Amino acid sequence: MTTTRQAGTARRPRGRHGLDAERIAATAADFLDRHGLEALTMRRLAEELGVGTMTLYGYFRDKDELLDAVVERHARRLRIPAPEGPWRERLRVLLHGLHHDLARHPSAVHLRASRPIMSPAAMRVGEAGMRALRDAGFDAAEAASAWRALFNLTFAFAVFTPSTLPAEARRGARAALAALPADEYPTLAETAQAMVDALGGAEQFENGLELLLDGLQARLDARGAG
Amino acid sequence: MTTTRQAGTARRPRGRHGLDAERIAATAADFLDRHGLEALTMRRLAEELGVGTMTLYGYFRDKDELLDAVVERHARRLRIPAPEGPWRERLRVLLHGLHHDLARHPSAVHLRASRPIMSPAAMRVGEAGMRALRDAGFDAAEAASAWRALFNLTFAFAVFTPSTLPAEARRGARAALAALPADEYPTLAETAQAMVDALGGAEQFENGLELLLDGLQARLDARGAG
DNA sequence: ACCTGAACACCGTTCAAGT
DNA sequence: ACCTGAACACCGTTCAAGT
Repeated sequence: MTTTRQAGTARRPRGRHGLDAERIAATAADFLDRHGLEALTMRRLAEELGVGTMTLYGYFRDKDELLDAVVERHARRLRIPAPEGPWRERLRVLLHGLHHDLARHPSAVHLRASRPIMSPAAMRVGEAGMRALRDAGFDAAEAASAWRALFNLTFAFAVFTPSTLPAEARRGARAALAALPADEYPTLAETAQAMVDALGGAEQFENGLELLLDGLQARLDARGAG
Repeated sequence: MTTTRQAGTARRPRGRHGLDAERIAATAADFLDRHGLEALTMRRLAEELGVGTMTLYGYFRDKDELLDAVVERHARRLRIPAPEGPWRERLRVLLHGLHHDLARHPSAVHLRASRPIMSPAAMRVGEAGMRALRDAGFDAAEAASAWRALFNLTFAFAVFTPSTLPAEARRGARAALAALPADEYPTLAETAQAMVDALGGAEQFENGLELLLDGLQARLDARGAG
């Protein structure tokens, strides 16, 4: 293609089959939710759309650009709640919403682990989070650092501590803990049930987030006292 | 070194070329550190070892099992510091060590994002962390939940907030922030420099961890007061 | 007991051609 | 302007054979 476009941006013709970069990205996103990252190939996606494989390359330079579009689409669809109430409540609502969304699209989270995303759409959640932190009284550097921690924690729970843990994973964890020699792992032997319980569930994220918010509150309190 | 192995564990013959599951895993780990996850193929790894591709299948059932062995090797090599000082200092040292190790092997972190690891070697860090939390006064459920948060935060910083951020990434982030319309993103416009600064650096993890530890301390304080 | 090349069923992508 | 099959350079892995 000789006509150059903004890097990474997909062209948007409307094709013979009613095809369209957005429709391709939507189908890919749906496919990822249903079958996971490893299952998504250009050939299978084309088949899903009822077109030839190479048709996709009329809309995206390569697979990477298509995956970028899927991630960008998720960012664009994330609803940012209107800022209401005190800073802590605003962060709570904002990050619970983000976590809920990430938890429903694990493949997209894995994609984002290897491709930082800095589009305007992706920045909306950052704008809202930073606003709440600034209003709480943190300066720019403190707020930016706190936001990194809040954001990272939310992603990590989406990746490592799924809201709905498969019963089989829970069973496996129980077995693995039971197999540990109790003399070398006395604490885990004693807390095995609690460890298994903490392996998944939405309340785990909730609890982690509250800890972080408590830490932020403590900073504000210390400042007021000092 | 354990003698009994559970299902899915590699056989350990010593081959003609001085080959050995451990040596293959070590070479794979090194290859990952140098070239990244996408570059590692069975063919290239075999070539690196100076053997035929199919030789690897004498030591591992498939590529997945080989990758499991790489992750397991990293877990085994992690040094757990001896418990010294108050609970907070113990968690600090333990998790800084973990973070430092993860940050040096980003490919292994990405691997762990898709394969939960519950081997005895991997549990050593959990045992140490849970011991510190129990000693601090948390009950089993509180400690397990706090450990999830601490562990997740540490992994997330290793994935999303690299200790040494490439200058190019920083430049890209600066440009992306500068391109945002200031009327829609007033807070990010005002804090752009701080946002860029917070994108990487070991002090970011440090700060996030301290926030979480502050949150835990606040819980203990509240209990003492109540 | 250990190692291996050939072959198979896949990939992503280039190219030249079809409408 | 849009779409596509054939072909190429890769994959992981099965199989049958080599030492």
